[in-house]
Amino acid sequence: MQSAQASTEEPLYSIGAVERDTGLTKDTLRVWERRYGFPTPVRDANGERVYSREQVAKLRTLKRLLDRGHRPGRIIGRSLAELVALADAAPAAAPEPVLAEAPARILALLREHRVAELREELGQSLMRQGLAGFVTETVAPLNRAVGDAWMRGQIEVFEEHLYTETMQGVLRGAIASIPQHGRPPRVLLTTLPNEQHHLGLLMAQAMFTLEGATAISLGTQTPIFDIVLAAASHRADVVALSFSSAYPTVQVADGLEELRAKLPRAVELWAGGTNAGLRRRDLTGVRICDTLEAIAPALAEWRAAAAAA
Amino acid sequence: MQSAQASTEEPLYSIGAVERDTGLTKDTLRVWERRYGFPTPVRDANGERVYSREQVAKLRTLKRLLDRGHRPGRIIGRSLAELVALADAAPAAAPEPVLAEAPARILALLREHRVAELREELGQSLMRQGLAGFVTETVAPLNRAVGDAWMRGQIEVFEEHLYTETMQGVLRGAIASIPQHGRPPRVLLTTLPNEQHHLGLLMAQAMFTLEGATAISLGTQTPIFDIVLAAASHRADVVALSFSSAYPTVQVADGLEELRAKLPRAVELWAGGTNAGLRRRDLTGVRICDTLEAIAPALAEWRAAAAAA
DNA sequence: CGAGGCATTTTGTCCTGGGCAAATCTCAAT
DNA sequence: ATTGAGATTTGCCCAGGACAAAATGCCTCG
Repeated sequence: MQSAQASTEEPLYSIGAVERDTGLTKDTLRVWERRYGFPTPVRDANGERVYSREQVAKLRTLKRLLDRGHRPGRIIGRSLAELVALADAAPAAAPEPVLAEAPARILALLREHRVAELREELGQSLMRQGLAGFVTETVAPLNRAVGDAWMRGQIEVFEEHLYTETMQGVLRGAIASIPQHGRPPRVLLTTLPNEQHHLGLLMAQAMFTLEGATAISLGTQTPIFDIVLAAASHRADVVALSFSSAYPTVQVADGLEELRAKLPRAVELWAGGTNAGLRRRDLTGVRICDTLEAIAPALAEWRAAAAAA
Repeated sequence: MQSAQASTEEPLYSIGAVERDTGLTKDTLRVWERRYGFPTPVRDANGERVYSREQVAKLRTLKRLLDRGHRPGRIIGRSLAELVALADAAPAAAPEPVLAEAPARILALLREHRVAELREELGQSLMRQGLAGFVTETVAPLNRAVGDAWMRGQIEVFEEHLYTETMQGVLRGAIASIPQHGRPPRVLLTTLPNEQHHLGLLMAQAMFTLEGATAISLGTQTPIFDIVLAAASHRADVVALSFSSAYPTVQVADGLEELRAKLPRAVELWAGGTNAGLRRRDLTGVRICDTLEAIAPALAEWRAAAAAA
């Protein structure tokens, strides 16, 4: 049943479809309409919102800009063309970062969708540098570079997904190939809820495992209550959390404090990652590992203390 | 500031958390409360719903029964024990009363937190059965078993995390060891936003790769628009999506329809997973792979068609 | 007794318009 | 420069009503 002028056949979207498509919740879509006068969906016979293709496109672009730190009130009035221009513009005065040779080559492969070569190149870097060198000198700069490129709009979402997925495969493969001795300390690795970034966790796991510690990873997003349970069940000596820069800065300290309070005294709490919140408040009872290189000395310290006791 | 009896401190869930955990939308949760008197969340200082662990467990079980065709009004009044009995009773064609020997042993290891042995046992099953057999006869039943145990509250969240993480390592290792020939079809694998389950995707990737296809995984949660972009960039012949039972049933058909409309005709769209929504509406232009075993014949068909053209 | 068509119930999604806390911004003061 | 208080922005949640699609029950007719 097409209407008489269905020839133009504009695809129309219900509010649920727009939610799926843009990642903006129904609540947000309604509240924007009320507050900012955009979007302006027409209504169907039943009074329900019907969004046009253009508006969905603009909403999608808006969502991307929000993810990069823009605020809706500031940009929602602009035209789609302006928004696209904004997305392309480099944010503020961030100079094009200079990359070492290998990371630059790898980034180029990612941009050109050469999956097999990308994986190959990563594998070669790994063999050349060893896992520790690979993690600190290739993976960490690459993560930065991919993140930067994403902020600049130079990289599509799916390219970033592909990067994460590929790197995850390489890192996991490397970690699995390290012989496990079951030596102390027993380190429980995870992230708090809403922290989805998996690569930081894997890098840390690699460093811990390389140093001969017994690393047990729960993956991302473990509720605090369950971290405490897990630490007890696995008789963990150390609980290590990773915080990416995408994680809300304020929640870092709160989460660590709460976890610290609920963990037994004897269990140490270590935190690391690129999040700025790790360097703010002084967190008593939490060891901050600013860089991946800080993991080895921290482990050495722990072992010295354990030997003394 | 802990309350006097903070030691018991049950974890509490907001309505948004319950939505994520159970796959029941906020609207549904509120309307059930209004109509059936269940769930009965307490309210926090701000008047917002706070759900207990037990109620979330019951809601999860209810969701599972709904997926099997039960209706909420008929079963919502029963106790969790009754619901579990109902879930166990006659799941039609698949009684599966006794877990095969290996999966049972593996589940026991998980419950006892013997990580090293768990990984070892999984590795041995893999070697014994080969990857295809491992995926269909060990991983798939194990996923079920873990899901069931979780639904009944027999397994902690962190145990489920550990299972997922460990299995992910094993599967990725196995996939990486398959030689890649770059043969067609080129298959792009991912899930839609809000679908976080990674194991289904990895199992599918294993099957595709085993059959000699070129599988490119974007990991989970790729927006529809970006799937379309990725399919073009990677010149995909097939886009394959995975839907776990936690994904809102109704959105399955909608999401697939929308993606189908935006993908070029020449690109096939395949979908699989445990979600009940895959068996509901007739989805034109989408190939449903009910089981992992269905992937091989589907590939064979595609190749036959490609050869004919 | 079975099949098909129609009425009724069930169920999930969408609606409006309001409220609140957390995040962010602004700007003065140290 | 940094900090801190106040103002603003923003997303999520609430209540309770309405409606359409799906499922079920009922009734008639062959």
